[in-house]
Amino acid sequence: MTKKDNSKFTTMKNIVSLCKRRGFIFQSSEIYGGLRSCYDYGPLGVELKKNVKEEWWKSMVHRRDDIVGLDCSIIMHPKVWEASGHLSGFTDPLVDCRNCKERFRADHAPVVSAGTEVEYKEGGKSKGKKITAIVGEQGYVCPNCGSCDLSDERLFNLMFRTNMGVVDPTQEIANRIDDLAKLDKDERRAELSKMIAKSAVYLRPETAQGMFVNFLNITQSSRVKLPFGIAQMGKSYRNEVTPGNLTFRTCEFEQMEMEFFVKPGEDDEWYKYWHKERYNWYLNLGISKERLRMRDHDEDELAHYAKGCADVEYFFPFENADGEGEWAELEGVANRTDYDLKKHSEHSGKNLLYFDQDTGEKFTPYVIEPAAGADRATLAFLCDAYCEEEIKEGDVRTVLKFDPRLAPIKAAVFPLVKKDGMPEKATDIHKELLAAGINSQYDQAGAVGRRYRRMDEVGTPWCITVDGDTNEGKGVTVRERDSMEQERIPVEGIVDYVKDRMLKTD
RNA sequence: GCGGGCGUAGCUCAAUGGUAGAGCACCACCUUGCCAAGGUGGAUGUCGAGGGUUCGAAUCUCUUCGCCCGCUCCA
Repeated sequence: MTKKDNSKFTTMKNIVSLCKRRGFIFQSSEIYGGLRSCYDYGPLGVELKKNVKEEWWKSMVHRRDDIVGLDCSIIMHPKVWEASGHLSGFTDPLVDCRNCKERFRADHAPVVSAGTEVEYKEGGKSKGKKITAIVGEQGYVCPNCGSCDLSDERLFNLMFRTNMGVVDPTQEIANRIDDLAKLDKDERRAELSKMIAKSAVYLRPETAQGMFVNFLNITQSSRVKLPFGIAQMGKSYRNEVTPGNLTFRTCEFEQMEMEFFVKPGEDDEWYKYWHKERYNWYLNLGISKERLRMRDHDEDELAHYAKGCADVEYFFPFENADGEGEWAELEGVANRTDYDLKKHSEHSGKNLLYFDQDTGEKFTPYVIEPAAGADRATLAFLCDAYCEEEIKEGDVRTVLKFDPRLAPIKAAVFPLVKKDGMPEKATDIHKELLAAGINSQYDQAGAVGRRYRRMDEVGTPWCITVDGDTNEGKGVTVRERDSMEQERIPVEGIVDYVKDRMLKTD
């Protein structure tokens, strides 16, 4: 039975329920009522995510000699965000429509010059009473209902701001509160911003800038030659307007990003290369082909600096209006051109050119960036692994068909029954697996069939059972998760058996 | 943030304003000799949180927090 056959059984509700029940993902601060958009990885979740990250690091850094690793601080110099455009670009004025309650971006609204008479329906409903009004100074109308009854434009900063230093900015604000009260609203806000900005720092909204600002350090310390890449995994933070779908969209999230520097002119070729490479990474780790696709961005969808961009998308079992699931982005592969290095060169005044020893040329490299979400990848592997299989009439088992490399627990050891020295023998084997660095679990509770099912539910690939023949030198049985078939192998060969099977990647 | 739906045991869900329940899961012992639902016993809830109405609130009401769906944004 393939995973695809079971897709109709999977809903996000089942995944969330399993995650909580078995300790993959919990809501943050749950005993206090939970915190919006924040989640904790439980004992099994942390193993799964760690395995995903490890596979990414191996494929990006350890198995290649043209990419080096990096781990930057989350808080960086505020000028980094000025240069990258995040400080301004993350600040979009939003407007609420008082008529239909829609919120929209002022710069995306239909332009209607002030003084023009417009008609729209009350409440934005087609049956609503007709209203005629004159457009005010704002010079645009609601994109949803056409109303000009709008709130002021308001700023929403999408970066997390905090302050560094022992003196809190509220002290200065308190000292100057009387002066501030005399100013008008805009002036007051500008003054306050100035006071806060003195000590303001930001949590990074992406890890990428760390690679760009360390470009010089790395070229000078690591003897790298074009084309080469810098890879980094780590937490990033964004005030998302609408988080949701478990760990898919959260304000705190972990990225796996790599900036690949190439000679201008060779960028298209490398873009295609990473396009393919990144798609295959997911497939190789067992994601169903039917639920994975590459989607090229339309021209108008591209960021202003990007020459090309494609998303690796997974068909998640999110419940939407159609009730059918939804294609959603796991990773973006973008050609960022020389935009970032040039911007940082301008703002820092440092020379970030690459000197080609062979040709004697100096130029700013182009950058191809595969930027993946570690939490999203983890969630995709979890959703894709989830199956409910009908073994026989009325007997359904829940099984997570993880690739063994990703499985949180690699092997479980059981005594067939709790007597005749079987628990002791099984414990010895379990300890031997642990000593070999294989994450193993021992279980003797209940019937053996139930123990197999328990392990199916958390995706353990192999269950090793000690039976009456084991002590007669006839070895143990190994039961394979997906096929449920068993084979008998010698006790001495168990560690090697598990190790061999884990290395098998196809 | 706005609109709609929802919050009861670990999970799925019951319970006319009148003593909080079931199934599964869990723990112990027995049984079990290779694929869940066998026997006996056991633990479990400030009914999401905080106010209000009432003799009495899981139930009515207000506020708040969280989740799901739509709008918007993105890895």
